[in-house]
Amino acid sequence: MRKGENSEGTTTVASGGSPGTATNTNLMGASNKPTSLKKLAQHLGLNPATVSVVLNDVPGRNIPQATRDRIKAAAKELNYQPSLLARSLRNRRTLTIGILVPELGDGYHTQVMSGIGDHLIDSGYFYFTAHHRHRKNLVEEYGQMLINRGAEAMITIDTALEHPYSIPVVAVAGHRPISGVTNVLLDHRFAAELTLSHLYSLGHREIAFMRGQPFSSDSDERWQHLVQAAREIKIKVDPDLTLQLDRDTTSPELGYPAIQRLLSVGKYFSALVCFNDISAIGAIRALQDLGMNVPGDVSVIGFDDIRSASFHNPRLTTIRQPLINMGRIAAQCVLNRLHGTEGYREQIVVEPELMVRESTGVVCTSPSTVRTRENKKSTKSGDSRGDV
Amino acid sequence: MRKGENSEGTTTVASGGSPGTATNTNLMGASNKPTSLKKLAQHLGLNPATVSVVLNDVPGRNIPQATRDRIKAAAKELNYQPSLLARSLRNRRTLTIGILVPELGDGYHTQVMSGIGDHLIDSGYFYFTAHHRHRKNLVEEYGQMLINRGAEAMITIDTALEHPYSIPVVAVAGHRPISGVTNVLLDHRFAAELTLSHLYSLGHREIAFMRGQPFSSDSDERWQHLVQAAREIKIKVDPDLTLQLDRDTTSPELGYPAIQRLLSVGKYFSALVCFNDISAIGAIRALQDLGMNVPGDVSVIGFDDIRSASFHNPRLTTIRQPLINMGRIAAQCVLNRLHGTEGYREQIVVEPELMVRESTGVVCTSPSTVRTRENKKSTKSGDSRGDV
DNA sequence: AACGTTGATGCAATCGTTTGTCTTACTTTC
DNA sequence: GAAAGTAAGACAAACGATTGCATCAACGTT
Repeated sequence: MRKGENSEGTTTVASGGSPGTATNTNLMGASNKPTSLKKLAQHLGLNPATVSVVLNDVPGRNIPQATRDRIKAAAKELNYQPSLLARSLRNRRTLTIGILVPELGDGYHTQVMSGIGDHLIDSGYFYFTAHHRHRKNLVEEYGQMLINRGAEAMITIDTALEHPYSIPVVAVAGHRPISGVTNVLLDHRFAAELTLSHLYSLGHREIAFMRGQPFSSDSDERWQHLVQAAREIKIKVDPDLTLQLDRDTTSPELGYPAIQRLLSVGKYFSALVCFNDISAIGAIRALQDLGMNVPGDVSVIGFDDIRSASFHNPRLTTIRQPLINMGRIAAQCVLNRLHGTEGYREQIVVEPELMVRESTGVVCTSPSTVRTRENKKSTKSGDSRGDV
Repeated sequence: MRKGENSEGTTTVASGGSPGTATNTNLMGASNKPTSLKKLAQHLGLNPATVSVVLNDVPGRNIPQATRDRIKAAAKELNYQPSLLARSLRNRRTLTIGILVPELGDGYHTQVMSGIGDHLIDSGYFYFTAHHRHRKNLVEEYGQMLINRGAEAMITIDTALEHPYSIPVVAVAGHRPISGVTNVLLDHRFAAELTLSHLYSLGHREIAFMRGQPFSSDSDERWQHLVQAAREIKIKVDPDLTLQLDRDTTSPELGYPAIQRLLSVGKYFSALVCFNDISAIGAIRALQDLGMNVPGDVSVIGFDDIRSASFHNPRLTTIRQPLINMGRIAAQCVLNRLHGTEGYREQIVVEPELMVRESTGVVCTSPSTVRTRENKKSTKSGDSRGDV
């Protein structure tokens, strides 16, 4: 609205005589340099310090209201915007958090990011993001970079940290105990119980398992607890029915070849526990492409409860991680530690929830009719998955 | 390693008498303050300037190799990390880009973000992200905030900008022409052609349409071109078969109630053009829940080609936006403008691609037998879910 | 022996703020 | 009328780096 007036103001003042060649090509009619405190003070015939004091409402200083008004008016008129860079340097506060994440643009991480971002921005903080693709050297490098850029604290998601840091760190789904790092993690024991008791109650005894990629920090933990829960509930974990994800992708592609491998073994199973929803979706697709019905022939259970899980076809039965909330908790924790509201906690555990939907069902009563080797062999050919 | 020595150093020097209570609780044994240039220089018995010159390999200065080595060794030993904050202040270069986005954690935006982030980080830049939930005041506020924090340029995604900015801006899917803003946008005319000619060639004539939410910057453009393409191809756009999305969500929920409304009208249609994949998934779900088969009874086409599109069931036929690439292009463009490699361009157009998958099929020949047009995907409606 | 050259650094200003301490002048108060 | 108090700001020193210029010694030159 006040743009016209504004630019008039700037042309009057900002005539520092600088050539500013590069900037000129970048923009059309905008002012070249933002008004600095010094220029503003000069314009007012006052000292920068005084102006700063007024603009920041520093208590305990007595400046007459008239001057205050005059300063504030001029600030508005010249559109003074303090350089947060300079302020940060001086105050040693950047109001910035660094976020370290393996990958952008993936369901699991972005949900957490969303929770973090919400909370942080609402609290007046900004954040730097960097993604390391699970490469150790990048974790190190970017972590350092975030600190150099003034991050007051760091939040990591699914990232393997190697050592303590000089700033508060909160790790979502990080499992190593590191001094100074608060781990926000899921109760994986409970998750495993939920998973298996659900399948057990539906009559499943022959269950195939999918292990996560070694570089994903949840993989191990989740697997250990599944094995343990299986033992307790007396379900056999058959190595032939255990497959290991390895590809570093966040596309459902992930689960697809795994299933092909699994079926090539030829052992019967009535249920499949997937590492996450993404791989579950890929697995279901693979099963269907091979002529099987989910959950008719095989029950499939996922993990995470990403957005599309409840709208997939069949709707995914899954173990829900409160992802957004975990992000929020992580952000809250980091801020609390920063403000001293809360001391350092080694970990914060959140509870999973079983979401029963359509991809799991009672085990088929007559196993022989459902799954035969012929079935598998015959359908295997002729599928057109070129577009995947 | 040299932590002990380091902290000795700090106690000696930084004994400003500050209580430092908050920091103490934050970390365990790490050094309190990072080594500054001054301390490093002092340690070496040199002037900070000299150290700086050596560490930055400033050309045209003659410092003997011996000193250079000594400095570099000390820097490594004391783990000197320059404060990018201070450097930025002095050099007026922050190597930081601001990103403005409506929402975190959504398929469409995150894909673009991913492309941007990749390119930016690879080029040595970092970025601030802020999300505004399509609220005008937040767009304004955060945009300003990004600049105040030293963003050298800005990339926006699906964000309605209101005025020119003092820094280079690249808008992905922004449609208003604003001076100084480069728009990266899809060829919506071609997209509309692809959409309708595909459906037309499958025999569809009665087509239902979904309009995007008014706050999404693509909505209008996409709609205009659909209407025009429909006119050219002689397909009627029936207001009764046109529905308007309004809810501000990125969940498939989006499309669900819309379909219910559409069906309540009771008019026949054989195909549905959705605003995007998310809403298409919701729509398919709604159709299926109401006993219809996709594509048997209704062909559904989406837009975007998000990750899960190709793994949905049925696999989504959709118009692909090269999202990651658009992000990459935006980042490249912003960097080019920053470096002066490339002048200001008003827009960059990218081409869509029709991805024919399973959610569209030939129109049913006899309307009364719609439901009988069962094909290979017969398992969907008649599965064993009822038993559970 | 005076002078330029070069080699090796030191100095100081600067980026834009903030903040503790001074100054100056003007009121009070006794 | 002098001591004391206070109002209204000015000053200057940071924060941590960069950079043009100054310095100072040693050395070679004529």
